[in-house]
Amino acid sequence: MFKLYLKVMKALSDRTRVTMVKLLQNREMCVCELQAALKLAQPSVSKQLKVLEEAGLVESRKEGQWVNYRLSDGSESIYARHLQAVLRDWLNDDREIKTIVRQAARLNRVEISGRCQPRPAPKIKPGIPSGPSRHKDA
Amino acid sequence: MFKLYLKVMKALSDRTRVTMVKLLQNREMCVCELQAALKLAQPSVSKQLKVLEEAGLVESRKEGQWVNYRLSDGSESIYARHLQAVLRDWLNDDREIKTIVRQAARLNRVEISGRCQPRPAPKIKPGIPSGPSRHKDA
DNA sequence: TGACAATATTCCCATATATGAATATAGTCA
DNA sequence: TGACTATATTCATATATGGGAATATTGTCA
Repeated sequence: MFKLYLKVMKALSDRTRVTMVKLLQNREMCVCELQAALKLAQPSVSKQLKVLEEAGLVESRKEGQWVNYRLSDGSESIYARHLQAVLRDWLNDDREIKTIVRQAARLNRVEISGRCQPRPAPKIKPGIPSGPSRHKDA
Repeated sequence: MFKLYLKVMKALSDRTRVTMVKLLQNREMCVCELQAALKLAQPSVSKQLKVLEEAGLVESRKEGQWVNYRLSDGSESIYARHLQAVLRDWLNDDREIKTIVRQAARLNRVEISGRCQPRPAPKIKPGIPSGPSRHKDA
C-alpha cells in the first residue's frame, strides 16, 4: 500500500515522465513520437515509459512495428486513478508543457520514420567500403 | 508552476516525509517528538521537515525551547492543498503507518526530554575526570 | 532469409538524495 | 553568566536516479 503509493508518486515526480503523461492525455503515441517530442535519446524514453507502466499509469499496445503507449484507466490503484484525474487539470497553463504539447500535435510517426534514429553510420566492416553515404540529410 | 508541482510531489514521494505528514494530521508535534516517533537522527528529521516546509506542506511555530510543526493550510499552492486533502484519506490502513501513528499518540515531549539526545558523554576536557557516569540507563 | 526500423536492455557516468556524525545556534534556567 | 536542551546546519558517504552509448531483441518487408 505504502509502496504502491510511493511508486505512483515517484513516477509523477519527474519532469520527463509528467510531460509524457501530459502528452498522452491528448492521444496515444509511440515511443518514436514521444522521443521526437521530448528530444531525448530513445533508451531514456523507453525507460521512463517503463517506470510509468509499472506504476500503473500507462499501458502499451503493439501496432505493427510500433509500440503505442496510452494512459491507463487507473484501475491499478486509487493513487494512479486519482492522480491521472487531477493531472488533467494541472499544468495545462505551464509554458514548457504548452510548448511541447503544441509541437507534438503536429508530430506524425510516418514523418519521423527514417530519421528517428540518426544512427552513427552502422559499422562498416573493414574491407567492404561499399556504401559510405546514407540518406543522412536528404 | 511545473517547478512548484515537482517540489510538492517530490516532497510527498519519500517514505519518511509522508509518514511525518500522517503524524501531523493528528496533532502538532515538535522535532524531538517526530524524532522519537520516526526513530531517526535529529538532523535527518530537521532536514526532511525543511523539505516539507519549502513545499508549503507544513508550518513551524516556536514554543519555548521547542519548535512545533503542523500541517499548513495548503494556501501555498493548489498542489499542496490538494495533496494534503487526499492524504487524509490515503494510507490510513497501511500497517507501517498505523503502527507509527499509534505509538506516537502516546508520545509526550516531557517524557522524551532528557533522553531525546543520548549524546556521547559531552566531551570531558582532559584533566577533569569529574563526572564519568551520567544517567545513561536510569 | 537478410537488411532495416522500432523498441528494450545493459552498462556507465554524473547528479541528486537520504542519512548520520560533528558542529553551530538559540533559548531556558539556575 | 554558564550549563544544558532543542533545533539547525555542515560535512561526508552510500544509494538512488536520469541520461546516453552500445547492444540486444523483435517485427516488417523485399
